[in-house]
Amino acid sequence: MNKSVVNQDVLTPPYGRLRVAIDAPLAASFDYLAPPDATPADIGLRVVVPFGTGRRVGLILAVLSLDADLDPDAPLAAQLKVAETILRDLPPLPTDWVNLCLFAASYYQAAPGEALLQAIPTGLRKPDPTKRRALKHPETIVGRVDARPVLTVGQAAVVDQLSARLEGYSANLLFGVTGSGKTEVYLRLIEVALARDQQVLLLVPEINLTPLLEARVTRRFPDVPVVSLHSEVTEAARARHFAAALNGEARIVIGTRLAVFTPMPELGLIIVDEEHDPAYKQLEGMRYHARDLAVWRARQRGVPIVLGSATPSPESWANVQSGRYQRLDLPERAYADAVLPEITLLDTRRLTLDEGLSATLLEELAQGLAAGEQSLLFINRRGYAPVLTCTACGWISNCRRCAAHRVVHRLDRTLRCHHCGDTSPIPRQCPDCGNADLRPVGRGTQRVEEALQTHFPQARILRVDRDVATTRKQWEALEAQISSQNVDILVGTQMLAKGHDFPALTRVGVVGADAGLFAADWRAPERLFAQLMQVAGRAGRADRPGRVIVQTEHPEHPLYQCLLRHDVPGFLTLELSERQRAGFPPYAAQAIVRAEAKQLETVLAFLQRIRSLIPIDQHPEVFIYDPVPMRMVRLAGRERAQLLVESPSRLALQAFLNDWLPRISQGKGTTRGHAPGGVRWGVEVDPLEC
DNA sequence: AGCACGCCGACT
DNA sequence: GTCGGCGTGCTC
Repeated sequence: MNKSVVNQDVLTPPYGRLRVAIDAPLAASFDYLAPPDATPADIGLRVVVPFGTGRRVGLILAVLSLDADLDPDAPLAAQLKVAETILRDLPPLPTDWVNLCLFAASYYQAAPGEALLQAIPTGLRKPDPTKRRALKHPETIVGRVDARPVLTVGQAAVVDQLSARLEGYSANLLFGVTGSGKTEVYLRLIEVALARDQQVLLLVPEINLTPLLEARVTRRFPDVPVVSLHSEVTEAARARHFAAALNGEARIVIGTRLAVFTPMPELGLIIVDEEHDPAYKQLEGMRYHARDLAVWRARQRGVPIVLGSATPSPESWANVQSGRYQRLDLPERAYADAVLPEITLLDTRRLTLDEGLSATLLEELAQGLAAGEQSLLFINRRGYAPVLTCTACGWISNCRRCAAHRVVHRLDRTLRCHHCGDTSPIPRQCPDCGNADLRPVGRGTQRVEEALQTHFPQARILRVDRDVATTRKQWEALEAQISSQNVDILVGTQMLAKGHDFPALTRVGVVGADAGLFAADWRAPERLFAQLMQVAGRAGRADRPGRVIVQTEHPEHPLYQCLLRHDVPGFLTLELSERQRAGFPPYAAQAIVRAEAKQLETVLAFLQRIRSLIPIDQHPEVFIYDPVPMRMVRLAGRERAQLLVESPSRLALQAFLNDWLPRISQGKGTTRGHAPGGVRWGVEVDPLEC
């Protein structure tokens, strides 16, 4: 029996012992002597406790009588420190919330305390009362009110089906092309849930998308308290919003992946928008997947979940095929007379290109200019050129600290590593041979922007990538500029694929997408397909037909053929059959141990050693691969390698990890840490990259 | 993970 | 002669 499980037994006084979860990658819990005001009703409250040399805010998992504790491993009463203060500014965190965090901890191999406390905003985790956030009411947004639009036939059918399923758990994949009006379906379902006095959790993949959705939700439900939770909400506001969700004041919570951990006692509906988006995967600390946890949470709470996407993840598609999810289609675009954009694959193998641009694409852009319509050129590579080389000796602009090239940035005349950030001025001559003729090879957004400016000197060209839109404010300013139609041609990365609709946009060009077809990462095609579908869907909204030109040297590739026909199911079927053949997820469960140190040999030796820590015949269903260097071996001066573990059974993989990982950390309960030779290591369950 | 203790190099 | 490097050990 896991001793961190919440004990709800009614106990007889005195309640001498508090079992407390602490934010440390250590034991499941720590015991303290209870202050006199403790009662069994305090389970789920925060408590200030002395810990090591300092003080921490922990979470009360159980209130036990001092010596009635039957746990033989429990520390003796004499060894216990006294808990300082039980914090009563918030209601107790509910059992289902605690269980969600504990499930996440066990599934993703984190310490229970780590999972529980990371789910509480830092503003509510300060031991010092003056630094703790005073809780006020969340701010309410007042604005104009949106009327409900008339639903299309498709929307109405889907809303009807889903409305009938709002009682009890159901997992629903809402599959609808860009512009089919998924958001309106969400709003109708929210309306039904609100009418039933239920709270609604709405997850979005990116911060960029929250203000847009928040505005739409508050305009539709002007009297309903809505709060947002994501990393750009200030510490104080996050504490307020968390508290408002917990005490039931907030009825709708909109947020990014971290919001999946919002306590919501009256939760009645979960919506995950753009469910395929890899941004739902947390890549630091406990590496959870918010969509997967949301599904678990919905089942635990017995409430429906709606996963929306125009390009569902193969994982979710497989869940539809196995009957675990119900599929609902929104086939048509919301505007009756709008049609799907016409996609052309332009074979560039025999063409002479000008800075990567074909005459056909340039002509298309010229037509757009003449018609006074907006065009978008998608190139998923920022900077001027991905590499600088010496024409005489072959020197290339490698990063000193990473196994990667440094990228030429024209505007500030620098070479920049996109992985570690290392930046220095572009050398005037070759550092090796002194030759002055250095050549930028390949193209990024800056170079394409420059080329277009030369071609169309009269055009208003705007580049949108992470270099010009670093903050959300900058991005919003750019969006406003685009929407005001002061821009003729947009050049940009995947940033442009999301956010506001650009109504004047009728033409989309795609350049340099082929790289995603044959990448070593087997998930690259699915990401590319989703991006291309999304960016193609930007063309021709409202009543203007859109035109999309994809420049490629592989027009026959199945991915492009599916794109051409807007055949998402076809693509997913292909992708899944390949995964099944190769034994990849979702037909296998994976976990990965990654390690890094100054020397690659040290890392590989460490991985080889931990690989032998467990007799493989004890886990016949689990396969452990050989340690291999990571695709990008060196990052910021450290050499990295990894060990992949795979099993056809999730359960078998979990059992294996529970047996294996404690051996690595010598029973200390840590699933990441330090090893001799300066090795740092950590585990990831269900990695998105391996 | 923090944080303290603990023994070996280049600085006020 | 000290500030500080990070190795290792502990947290109820």
